[in-house]
Amino acid sequence: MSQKIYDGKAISHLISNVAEDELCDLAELFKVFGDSTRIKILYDLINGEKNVTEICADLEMNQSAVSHQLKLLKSSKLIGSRRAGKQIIYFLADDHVKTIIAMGKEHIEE
Amino acid sequence: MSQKIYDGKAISHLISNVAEDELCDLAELFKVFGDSTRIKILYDLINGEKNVTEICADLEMNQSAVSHQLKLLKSSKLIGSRRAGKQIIYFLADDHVKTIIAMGKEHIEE
DNA sequence: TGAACACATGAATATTTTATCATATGTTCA
DNA sequence: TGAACATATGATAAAATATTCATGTGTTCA
Repeated sequence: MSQKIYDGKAISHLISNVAEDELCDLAELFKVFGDSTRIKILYDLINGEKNVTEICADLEMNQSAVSHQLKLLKSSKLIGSRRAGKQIIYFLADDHVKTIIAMGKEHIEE
Repeated sequence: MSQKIYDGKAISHLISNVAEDELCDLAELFKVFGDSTRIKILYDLINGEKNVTEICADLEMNQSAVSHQLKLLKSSKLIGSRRAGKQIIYFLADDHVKTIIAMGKEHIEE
């Protein structure tokens, strides 16, 4: 909103409104990764696409809970899906997911 | 727990218990980035260390809320602190924070 | 067509998380 | 020492989120 005078130069406020929106989007993105069910799903899909039943089996979780999280992951554009007969096949939307997870693992293992 | 036989090879369950713990740790890490207040603090500190009052001013948030989040960030080892007289100065613990944020930004801007 | 299967979804509940309020702790300096 | 300042913290209230349950929708196949 206002500006600060610092070292003789007018600099915009560190977190201007535009940056603030960007940071909120970032938080939204990380929030998606910040749930163990969702990250397990993402990790599960690294090995290739799977249908809902397979994912439920891998996570040992009930179908409804998994479907709800799949929906959230899809609306976040992290996964995509296609129908194959009775089944819906889910897959990672792009390589960013792998990169971000790898990044996090690296941090943890430091 | 059990193993699956796939393509003639015994492979451990995709999400074995050990991997499961690792994934939960990962979720914990991302959860920290997944809050707008915390990510604003982290972003604020990219420009250099700051005391609590400065951070509060930058975020336009009350001191108690900020302190609570600082505590969480510190317990997650993402920031460190030192005392300087009456003030406590906070700073990013390492470069991973910058990298992870950059990573996320890249994904968003795709 | 209708039964069986695979998945989605709305509502309710349970759980977790965040901000606020009041107050406590630690430091400086007159 | 004690007042003023900077920060931390416990408790509580408020908000957001996840899971469960019941049920709905879409597809296959006999």
